[in-house]
Amino acid sequence: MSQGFDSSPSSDGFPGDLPAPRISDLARPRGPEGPARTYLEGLNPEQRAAVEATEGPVLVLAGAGTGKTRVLTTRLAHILATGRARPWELLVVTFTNKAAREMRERITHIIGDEAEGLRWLGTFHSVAAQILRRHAELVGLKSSYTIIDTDDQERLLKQLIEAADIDAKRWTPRALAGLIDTWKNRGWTPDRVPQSEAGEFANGRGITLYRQYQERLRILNACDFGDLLLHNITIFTANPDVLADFQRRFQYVMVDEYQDTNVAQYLWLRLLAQGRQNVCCVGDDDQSIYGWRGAEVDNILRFERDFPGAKVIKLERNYRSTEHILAAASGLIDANKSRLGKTLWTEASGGEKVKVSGVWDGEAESRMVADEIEKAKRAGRKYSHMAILVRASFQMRAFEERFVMLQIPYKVVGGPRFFERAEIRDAHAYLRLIQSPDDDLAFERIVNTPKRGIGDTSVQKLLQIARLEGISTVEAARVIIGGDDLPARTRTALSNFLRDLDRWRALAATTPHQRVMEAVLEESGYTDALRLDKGPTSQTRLENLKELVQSMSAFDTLEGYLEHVSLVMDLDKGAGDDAVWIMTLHSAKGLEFPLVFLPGWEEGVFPSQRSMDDKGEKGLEEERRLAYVGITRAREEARISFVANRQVYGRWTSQLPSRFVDELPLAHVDAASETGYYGGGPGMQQTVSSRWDDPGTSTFTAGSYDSPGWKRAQERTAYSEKGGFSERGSTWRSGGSAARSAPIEGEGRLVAVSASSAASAYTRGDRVFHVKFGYGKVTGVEGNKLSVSFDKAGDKKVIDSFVEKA
DNA sequence: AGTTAACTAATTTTT
DNA sequence: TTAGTTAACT
Repeated sequence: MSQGFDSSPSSDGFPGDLPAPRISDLARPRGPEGPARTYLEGLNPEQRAAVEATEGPVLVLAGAGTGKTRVLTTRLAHILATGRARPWELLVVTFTNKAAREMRERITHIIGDEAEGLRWLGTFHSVAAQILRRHAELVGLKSSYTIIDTDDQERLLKQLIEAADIDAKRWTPRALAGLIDTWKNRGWTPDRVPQSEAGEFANGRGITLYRQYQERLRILNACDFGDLLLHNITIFTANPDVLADFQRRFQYVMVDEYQDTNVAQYLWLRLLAQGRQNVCCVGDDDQSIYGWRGAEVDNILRFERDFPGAKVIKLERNYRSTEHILAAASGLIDANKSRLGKTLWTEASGGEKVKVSGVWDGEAESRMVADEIEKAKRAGRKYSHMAILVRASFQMRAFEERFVMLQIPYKVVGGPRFFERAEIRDAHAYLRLIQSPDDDLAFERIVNTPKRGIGDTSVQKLLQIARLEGISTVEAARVIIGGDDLPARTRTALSNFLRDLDRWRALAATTPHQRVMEAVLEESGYTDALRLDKGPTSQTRLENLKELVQSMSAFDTLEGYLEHVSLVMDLDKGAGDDAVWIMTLHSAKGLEFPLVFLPGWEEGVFPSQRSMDDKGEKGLEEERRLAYVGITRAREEARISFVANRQVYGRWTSQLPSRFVDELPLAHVDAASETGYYGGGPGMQQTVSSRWDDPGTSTFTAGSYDSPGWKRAQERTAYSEKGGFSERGSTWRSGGSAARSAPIEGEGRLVAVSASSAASAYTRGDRVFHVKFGYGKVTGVEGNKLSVSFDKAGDKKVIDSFVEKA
C-alpha cells in the first residue's frame, strides 16, 4: 500500500542518512526477556505488514534501498519463530549464490542454528537441481547426471551444426546456444517451440538441432542450466503425484528479485506455490535489467491474476540515499511508461546534489574521476566507499590505466569468473574424466591439452568411431590404439595418455583429491607447459591453479567438489583491502556505496545503441532502469559524466550527452561548471566550458548540460557549425589526441601530468624499475609515455615519472 | 602437427 | 583498438 498518513515522516524520526538497524542488532536479546520477537522492532509499518502477512499470496514491491532483504529474512524468521513451519518446509529462492548465502547468514543471526535446516533455500537452479536428482529417471536421466557449462554446450552444438552440414561461421554455435537458451527460458521443450520461431536459425533447422542437442545430452547423462528448470516443469506436469508431494512439502514459498524471473522460473514457481498459495514474491519493476536474458517484468503483473486476492505491499521509504539522489533517480525513471508506479521518499533532507559534468574525452574523464577520488580520499573517505559503475566493460580500461598510473588501488568486480577461466576448466576436465571415464566432453577438452601430439584429425577419427560404435570416446581410443588407423606416433601418445588416466584414477581411490589434482597437473605436463609459456598471463594462471588446489580442501569428496563448482560457480576473493570498485551497472545491482561515479552517459554508450536497435522502446526503458539502478546505488554522492569524443573500437567518435542527462530533474542536479570542480577560483573560469573549447574547433560552449548549448547541440545533432567536427556519430582518424589533451595536462594539477612537460629522459633499451611492475626494459618512447616490457608483469604503458633507471 | 599471419567481430551475464 | 579465430605455411 502506498504511504499512509500515519507513517509520514515525523520530525524526531530516524535520521535519514543512518542505515536501518541491522538484523543482527535486532536479533540480539535485549534484557532478561530474551530474544522474543525483537526481530520485529524497527520495521516500518509497510515492512511489518509484509513480514506478518504470512498466509496467502503476497507481492512486495520494494524500491531500491527500502529494506527488501531485511523484510524477506525477517519474514522467514517470523514464520519459523511462530511455529508456522519447520525450516525444511520453506522454499526460498534467489537468483545468485551470493544472495542465497547472505540470506542464510542473516537468518542465522536471527534464529541461530535452526537456519541450517533450511535445505530448500538456494538459487532457482540449485533447488531445481536437487529436485531433479530425486526424479531424474522421469526425464530419462540418471540421478548422477552432470551439469554442463556454456563451454561444453557450445562445443556440443558445434559438432551438431557441422554434422548437419551447416556453415558454422554463418550460424555460430554461440548463436544457437543463445536461441536454445531463450526457448528454454520460455519453458519450451523442442516439441513446444512454436512454428513462428522455426525460421530463426539456419533456415528453420534450429528446432531439429535443439531436438538433437537434447538427445545428445540425454545420452551423455547431462543437462545444461536451462534444463534444470525445464526438466522440473516436465516432471511436475507429467507426474501430478510428484508435484503434489512437493506442494505439500513447501508450506511457504518466498522469492527474491522477482522482477528477474523468466517464464520457466515463473511456471516452476506457480506450479509449486499453487497448492498452499502461501507465496511471497519480492521485487522491483524499476530494477528489471535482465530482460535480454529472458526476464519478464510481466510476471509481476501476472501475479495478481494467477493468485487472485493477492496482497500487494509497496515499500517506498528509502533508507539509503539522500533526498537529491533519490529525487534525481525518481525523476529519471518517471520517463518510463510501463511502470507499476512507486515513489521513493526519505526523511533525509539535504545532502549533495547529483553532479553532472561534461569533459573533452575519455582520458579527461578518467583523469577527472581519479582526481575526485584522490580528493575524496584526502578528505577522509575510504577507497572502498567509492565505486565507478559503467555500462559496458570496455569503459573500464581507461580508469584502470589511470589508477595504475596514480597508484590508486582498485578492484574490478565481475569479468571472467574464476571457475570460467580456461585453466580451471581444463583442470576440472581432468577431474571429471578421472571420476567418470565416459565423460566425452571432458575428454575432448583435454586430450591434447597440454599438447601431446594428438591433433584435430586424430580426435575427429576418435569421435567418428565413438559415434559409429555407440561407445564413449575413451573406449574408442582404446580400440584405435590397437589398430592402424592412426600414425604410430599418435597411437603412442594416446596410449600414454590413457595409461596416465588409469594411473590417476587408481591414485584417486587412495589419495585426498587435492593431492590427486596436484599430481595430475604436474604429471600431465600442464604446469610445465604453463611455466614455459612466455605469455603475460601464464603466471596468473599458475596462481589460479594453486588457488584451485587450495579451494578443493574444503570438500570431503571429489563428487562433492564437482557438484559444487557446477552450480556454485562463485569464489569470493577476499575483499578485505581498501580499493575503489570498478564494475558494470549490472553487477552493481544490490550494492551500495557512499560515493558513486557514473561515467559515459552518452547516446549510444548509455543508452546502448545495440539495446535500442534490438529492442526499441522496450530496450530504451530497460536502459533507463539501469540508469536508475546506477543512481540509487549512491548513499551520499552521485557523479555523472559524459564526454564529447570517445574512442570506440579504435575510431574516434563524437558523442552526444545521453538523453538520460536531460531527464534528470534540474532542481537536484549540479553542473560541474557551477561547482567549479576545475575552477581555479575567482577570475579563473577554467571550467568545463572552456575545456570543451580547448581543441579550438568546437562551438559547443555550454558550461553545463542545462545551458542552451548542448540542448541545441542535441537537436542539431552536431557539435560544430564552424566545421570542427562533422555530424554526430561521425568518426575521424586518431592522431591528435595527445596534442589535444596537452593544454589540460598543462594545468599541472596531477602529479603524473606535471611530469609530462619535460622531455622524457628515457630511450629504448633502458632498464627501468616500476614500484608496481618491477624491472623491465623500455621498448618505446612517446613523449612522457613509455612502453615497457616488464620481466614479470609483461608489456605495459607507463608514465615516465613512475619509473626510475635501474 | 604446430606456428604464424591475416581476418573479423565487438553490451550487459545471476546459473 | 584488441582479442580471438581461422587459413596458409613450415
